[in-house]
Amino acid sequence: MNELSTRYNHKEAEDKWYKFWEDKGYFCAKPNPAKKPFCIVIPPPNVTGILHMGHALNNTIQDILTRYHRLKGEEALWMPGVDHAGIATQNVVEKTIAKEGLKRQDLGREKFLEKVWQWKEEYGSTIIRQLKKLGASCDWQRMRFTMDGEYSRAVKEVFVRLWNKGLVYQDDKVINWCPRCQTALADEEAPHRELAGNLYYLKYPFKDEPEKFVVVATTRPETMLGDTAVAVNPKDKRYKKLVGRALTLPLINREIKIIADSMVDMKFGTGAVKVTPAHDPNDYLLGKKHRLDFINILHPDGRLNANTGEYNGMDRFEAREVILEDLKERGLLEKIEAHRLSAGHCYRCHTVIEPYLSRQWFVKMKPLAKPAVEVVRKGKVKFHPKRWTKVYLNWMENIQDWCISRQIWWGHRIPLWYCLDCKKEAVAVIEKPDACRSCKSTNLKQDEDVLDTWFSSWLWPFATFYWPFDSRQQAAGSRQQQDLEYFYPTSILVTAPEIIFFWVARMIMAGLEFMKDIPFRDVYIHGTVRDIEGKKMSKSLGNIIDPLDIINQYGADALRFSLISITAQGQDVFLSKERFEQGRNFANKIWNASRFILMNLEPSLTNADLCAFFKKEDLDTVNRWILSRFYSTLKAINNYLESFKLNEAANLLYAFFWHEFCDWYLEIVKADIKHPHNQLVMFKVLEKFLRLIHPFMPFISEEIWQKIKNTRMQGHPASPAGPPAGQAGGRDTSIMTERWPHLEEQMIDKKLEKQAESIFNLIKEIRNLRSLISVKPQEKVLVSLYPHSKQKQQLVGNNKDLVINLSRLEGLQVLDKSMRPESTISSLTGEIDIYLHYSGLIDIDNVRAGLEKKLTNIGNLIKAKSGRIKNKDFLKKAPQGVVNQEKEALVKLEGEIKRLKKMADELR
RNA sequence: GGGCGCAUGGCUCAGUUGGUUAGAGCGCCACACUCACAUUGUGGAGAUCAUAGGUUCGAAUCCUAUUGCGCCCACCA
Repeated sequence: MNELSTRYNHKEAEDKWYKFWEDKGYFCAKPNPAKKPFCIVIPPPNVTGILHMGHALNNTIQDILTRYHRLKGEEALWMPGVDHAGIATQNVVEKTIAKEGLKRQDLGREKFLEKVWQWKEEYGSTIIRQLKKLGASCDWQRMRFTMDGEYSRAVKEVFVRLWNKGLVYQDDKVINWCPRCQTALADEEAPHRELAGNLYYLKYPFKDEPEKFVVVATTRPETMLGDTAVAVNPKDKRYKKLVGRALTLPLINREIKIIADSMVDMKFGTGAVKVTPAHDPNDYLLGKKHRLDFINILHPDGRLNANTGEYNGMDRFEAREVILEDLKERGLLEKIEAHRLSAGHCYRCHTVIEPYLSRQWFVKMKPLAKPAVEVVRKGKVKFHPKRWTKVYLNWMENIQDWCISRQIWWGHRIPLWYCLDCKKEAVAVIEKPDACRSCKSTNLKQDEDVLDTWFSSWLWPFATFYWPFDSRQQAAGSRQQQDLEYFYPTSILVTAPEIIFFWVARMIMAGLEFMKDIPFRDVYIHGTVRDIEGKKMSKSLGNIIDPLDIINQYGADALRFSLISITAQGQDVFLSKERFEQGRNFANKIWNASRFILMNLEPSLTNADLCAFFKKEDLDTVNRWILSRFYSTLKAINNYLESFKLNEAANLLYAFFWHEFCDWYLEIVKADIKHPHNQLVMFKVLEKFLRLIHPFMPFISEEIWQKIKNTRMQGHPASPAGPPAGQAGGRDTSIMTERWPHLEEQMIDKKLEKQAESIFNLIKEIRNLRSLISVKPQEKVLVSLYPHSKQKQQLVGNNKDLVINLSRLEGLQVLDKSMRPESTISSLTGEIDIYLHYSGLIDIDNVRAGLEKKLTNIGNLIKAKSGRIKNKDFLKKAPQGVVNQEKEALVKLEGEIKRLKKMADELR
């Protein structure tokens, strides 16, 4: 270890150890009845995906949990996979063929799909490679893709089951239509965004009195071409008499009637609303109710169609301008008001969606939602943080039917077959039927549409295990079935809030419907990664921090640690590049401390010595102290990890290792580094710490652990647990196959920790005095102490050398009475009076200023405390412990201020 | 229009069930590379915990209202 660099080189370590883990199969999990199962299914990234900070955070959390449970001795499976992402992927491939001047229609369905598969083979594993860079310990042999054969079977099976249950139906409805992607979208896929727009007031003349008008207000004037009525509120006095009268729809001169409906808001616009039943969900309802005509005015690509006469072929937004011009010319545009409106946008291409009347397939959701509400209500599935429960329940209780058909090609084609001869109703079957059931015709045709991508993702927690197990798969099936039985329900799902409706809710419904059990017990919802100004990271804003850059520059461990340490449970994460220095510095600190320890480890010490069982009583104070602190820390870490407070765990590990183990413990034992106790304990604490930090920083922990193994352990692990069964030790062993340290409660000694703290405070005070009169760091000084009590006197006596070393003294004198020696400055705030001897001139003003400050501070405290203690209610109502605490504190403070005042007098 | 989250030192955030002198990282100031680490060490400065009420012996923490920022949901043309 001597020859090792003073800096940790992450580039060398990371790829090497990742390959090692993968080659040895350490990520693989299989059912083991002797072990508790732990399972996470990855939120499958899109096959088009490129790792961004959101992924980095999401997957770091999952990896920490997986590695933690693996170390705990559970059979931990992190199931990896990729989502075929129908619309997104089709868009990407369409763009690539567009470079050759081709549209997908030019190629035809089959050829185009070939292209998509080609694209997938070539680029589809990018994100997987990137996840490996991050250190993700997924069982890659179980890699799944939502378009895999078996997976597709599961999707079809589910469709057929729902069909047979009568939960799938076809209907004409006004749905969200993306004119760019040219497909229907579910409501969740068309989020509303605010837009700056206008409210246009249009005049519709009466048929029999063309010089008079009804004025309607609209934000989408082009839709007037599809109007089939004007509606008013029946209570509206302004219009009461006009109900039933006929108007002439301008530009295309269609006769439309004025109808009355209570749905109309009298206060909005003019109180009269144009009704476009084919292009507005509300108008659609009105149309149904009042038996109006439904006139579709759009081509699928957003251009106006033949129903619009001379506007046929114009783009919708272009048409808007022309129509407004034409209306203006005719004097039919009354006014234009600025108006903020919100409109649905395609979640894949951000195009403004059009409400569009079309025939689509839907799933009835109410029956599926009911049990899914129950399990969350009853706490069988728990959200972390809790507040998401309400969001989930609220959505589930108001759930709408799910539009599942998509007019794209890349995806699971709907397994519905139509007979082209008898044209009786469709059959839903997994395999293409040989012949029509009614007329025996073989002239069958499959539905052209594919299913919503989320219609496959919602099966993820069990379809990844090859569910359903049919006879064809029997041979392999029995093993796969065991897998599913062992790992399902999975343990925890880790995801972002925007996915709750798309995915989490639907997985719960699917799990209950098809597996008769919940898919996971816990749902961890983490925050969104934002830039330092709180903006979402996005390409268009140019504020992206690329995780791969960070890995390259600072290391994967640094990325992981920094991300986690600032991710408070469920809060958004604000990032700047500098944040990652913290993780890098920590890795370097771990590296150098390890280097120091290995460099100083006595070669004659045998492995048996290092692994020896020792009694607490045999050890000296410092070693007992650090062990107590280690186990105190472990106890807290265990609690934090079990309650998913990963940031707290990370920060505690940081503080323990850096500020206690390095800053105090190693500095102390340095003086007597060859002492067997020190040798033993520094080694043990380091080795155990590495296991604790491993889930957070897998690479550096392995790198150092391997160095330890090679130099010290020769294949005999230092852990008392010994090597896992089947492991011969030696070359193959890894920190990954070690065990999480066992919590040795008896090693925790809070009294000792307090004592150590008071010695450290003493040292800090002395250092402070040194700096107050600018004593150079290398200069040694003489100090006299007066401990107020026997215990403190003893404590000081026992730790004399330690104090001398760490505060660089030439001598330490313990006084037997309270008096200030000549030529000293003092600190009198603790239970030990401290006098620092000086020679020559010192800056007395500096000392005086420090003293003044202390005096005011303590004065204020005394005021507050004596006020409290004089308060009768406090004495009566506060718990006795608190009262005593306050009284003792006050006595102490009064003593302090007395001594300080005396000192201030002497300084004058 | 409903719902949620957040307001704590210059910046980014912690702060468990209300209870000593409110913590950390970064930044800042001073000093220090003979001793594992300058991606370091030592010491220091810096906060009336958004505002106003209330509950309580006691509030950063609980309640109410207000202000500001962010997010989600909703059919207001």
